[in-house]
Amino acid sequence: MRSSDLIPIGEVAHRAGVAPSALRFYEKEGLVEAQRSAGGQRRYARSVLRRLAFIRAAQNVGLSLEEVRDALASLPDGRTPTSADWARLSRTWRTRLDDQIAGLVALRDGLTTCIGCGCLSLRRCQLSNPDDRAASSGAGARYLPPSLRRRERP
Amino acid sequence: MRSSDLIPIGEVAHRAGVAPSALRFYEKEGLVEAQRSAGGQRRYARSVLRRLAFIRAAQNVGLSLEEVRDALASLPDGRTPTSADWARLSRTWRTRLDDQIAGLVALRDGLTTCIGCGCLSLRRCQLSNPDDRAASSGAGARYLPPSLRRRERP
DNA sequence: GTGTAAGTTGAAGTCAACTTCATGTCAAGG
DNA sequence: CCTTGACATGAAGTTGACTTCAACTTACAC
Repeated sequence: MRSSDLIPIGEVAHRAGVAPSALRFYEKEGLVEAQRSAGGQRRYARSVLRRLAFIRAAQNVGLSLEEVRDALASLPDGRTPTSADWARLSRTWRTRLDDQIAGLVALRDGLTTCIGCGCLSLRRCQLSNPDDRAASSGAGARYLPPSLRRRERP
Repeated sequence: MRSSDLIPIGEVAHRAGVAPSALRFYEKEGLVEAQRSAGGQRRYARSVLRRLAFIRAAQNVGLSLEEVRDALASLPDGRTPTSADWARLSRTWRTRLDDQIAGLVALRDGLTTCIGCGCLSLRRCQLSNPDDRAASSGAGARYLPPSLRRRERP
């Protein structure tokens, strides 16, 4: 092989579609590893590309990096997922996606109802239902996610 | 009426399902207003409850507070929405929800495919598609939202 | 009149996932 | 050998939506 099989950070970044700074960050967070060149520069094995794709996929499903780390750690011997591992994780993610979709659909349908009835009071409005998050938890930004908000009053 | 019609922050917070600190924050951000008692404490008109419900609804649809502010400002004379205004905004939100749902469904279906083919390379995996966000934009937290991630390569 | 719950303010902290910056080192072509 | 571009590091900044804190002040029931 022409190129020695160990890829410098810039190329990995480019091929994986992430910034080099993100790669350093992931390393610090224990999500990926890298060897070093004689001079101390990062050199990645090709397998890191797959791992990065995995990370991205998980993020697309709405997982946090912490959850991704757990998922990766849950793999038998800490390697990149095998076909079976992938299938198992996929099943989990599918459930998650199903839930998220169901939540949004409920919201949308509630919206339709609202349009129909012109309900402005929103007291029992599907879109608004209060009394749940008063003591939600913690600070930080918060759009939909964890997991698409909108608790059903459990 | 027994209670003077002007509600203190604690009660508004409780009834709206948000923390008092959030109400102060919203005020600072120009999302809600309050009168003051002789001693300088906030006293809210009942209509603020509706406004807060509106804000919560918008957030559930995935709008940022800035967008909410714009939406509220876009109302004819800066009041709480009338039935017609509500309908108009609802239409916008519905579109947004439709998009979000479509995105998640695409993701889920891609997942199913992956389970079937056991595609570990993820090169063309629906869940992973790289080469889009390399130069995404800015810092800050980032789960799914704006608007459920996962650009389709426009 | 007094105790206490509830309210006030401005500044600073939090969380996630990175990015940006300053300062300095490495690698490779010419 | 030298220049240029990629890389390294640690600290600090960014974004959004709030929360927490310290130090007081009000409101109201008894």
